[in-house]
Amino acid sequence: MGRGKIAIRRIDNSTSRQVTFSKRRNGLLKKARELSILCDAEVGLMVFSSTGKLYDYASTSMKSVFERYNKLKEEHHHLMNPVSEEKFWQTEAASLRQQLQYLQECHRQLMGEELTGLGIKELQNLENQLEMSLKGVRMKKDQILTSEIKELRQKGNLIHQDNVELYQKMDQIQKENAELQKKVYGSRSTGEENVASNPSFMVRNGYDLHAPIGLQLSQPQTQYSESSAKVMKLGLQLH
Amino acid sequence: MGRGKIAIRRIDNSTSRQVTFSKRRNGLLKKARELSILCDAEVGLMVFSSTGKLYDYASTSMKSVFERYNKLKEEHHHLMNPVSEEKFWQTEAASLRQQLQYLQECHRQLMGEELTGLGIKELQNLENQLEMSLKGVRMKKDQILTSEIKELRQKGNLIHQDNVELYQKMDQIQKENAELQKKVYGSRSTGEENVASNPSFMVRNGYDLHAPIGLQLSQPQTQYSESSAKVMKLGLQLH
DNA sequence: AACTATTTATAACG
DNA sequence: TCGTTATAAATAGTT
Repeated sequence: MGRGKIAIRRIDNSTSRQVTFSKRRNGLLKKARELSILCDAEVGLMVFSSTGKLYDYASTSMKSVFERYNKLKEEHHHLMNPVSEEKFWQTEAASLRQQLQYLQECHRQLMGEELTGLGIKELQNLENQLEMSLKGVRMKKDQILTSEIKELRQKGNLIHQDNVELYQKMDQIQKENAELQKKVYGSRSTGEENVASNPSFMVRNGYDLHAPIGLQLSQPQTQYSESSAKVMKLGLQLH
Repeated sequence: MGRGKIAIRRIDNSTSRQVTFSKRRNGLLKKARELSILCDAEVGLMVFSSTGKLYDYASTSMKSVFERYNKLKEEHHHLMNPVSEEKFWQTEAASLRQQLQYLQECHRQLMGEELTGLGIKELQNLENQLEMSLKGVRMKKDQILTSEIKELRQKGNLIHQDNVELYQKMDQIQKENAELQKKVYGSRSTGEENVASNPSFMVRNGYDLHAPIGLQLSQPQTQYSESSAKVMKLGLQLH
């Protein structure tokens, strides 16, 4: 129930998983509350985020809900008895260890290790999976690199354009200076005008203005207002 | 979200309260399930109807959720209890869970999922690893296929040799038959000898004896074990 | 239990 | 996390 429909399976993107968790958690808590009020039911809800944070709701108190639950399930001794507690954690650890072992084996196979014992079919599946993975990784890499290049090219173009404008302005100022100097020619000579009519500067100016700069490749695609803002700032500093 | 809006307060009419309870309970359970799947959260939900009936959902197990809840709340008595054993197992489980989580992330990346958030360098490393793995897997596969082919070729050759010998024997027997037939020529004629001296059989025999059989090819292009198996079966039927 | 007119929840985006 | 909006989903009232 949003802009698009989603399948109910783990959300890959961790950011949107987090966002969705936050929203749906709130929705769930709200609905639990509403149910208990509307239909005077006793409700207990516990949610642990993948980072281990707890969010809970209990219409009465969690303890009360627990006790009622345990009484109904006839196993509340289980939860209080230290011996059973220890056993619980032991089996928990065993189960986790088993999962870990399985995953480790998968992992080794995906790393190209420990392939003995696999049949042709399994090896073929593994190969297909690795090819898929490789494809995905390369696509992602390409995507990042391409967008980076695009951004750089845009920035370069903007900066070059700035430079062209600056050189034009300087050209004009130089011309003005030359005329002013002509007007006061021979009357007197101050250091200030000398700076403006510096010959080496003239040469650099003329050169840069007409030669192409490596950065202004292909099509200019103005898209990022952020980067243009940065370039503008640079331009202002130059002024 | 219905024909009309309702205030969140106890529904007076007992029938519609019951109906609403039924509908909203299902909705709540569904959403709890979805949250746990979408965001891999651990969720526990208990609902008691006003008549005392229990409806519950736990993504893992209610016991596990309980334990986790209690531990986080640090409520329960087991802090002062001399149950260091239990604590040991708890930390063991926590550690294992952490390892599992880390491995799962690695695994997902190796499967080409969950690549968002990785930098270029990390992606490059992943790509290299996947290429290495692929190489290893392919080598292993080639090795298996090659040895299989070798074995098949040997078997094929043996069978062919057998065939050659059989044909030679048959040739000899035919000659003997021919001579015997010559000796009794014109005396009488039974159906049994006719079968052995069948001219078309003679031709087939002579042909097969000297022409090469498909199996003993020079280049090892035999890749389809299935078809080779069929040929082998055919060869055996000839015996 | 089905059917819908509506309200809610929420996915995608900023 | 918060805000917005288009759309999917839930459900209140009704049959």
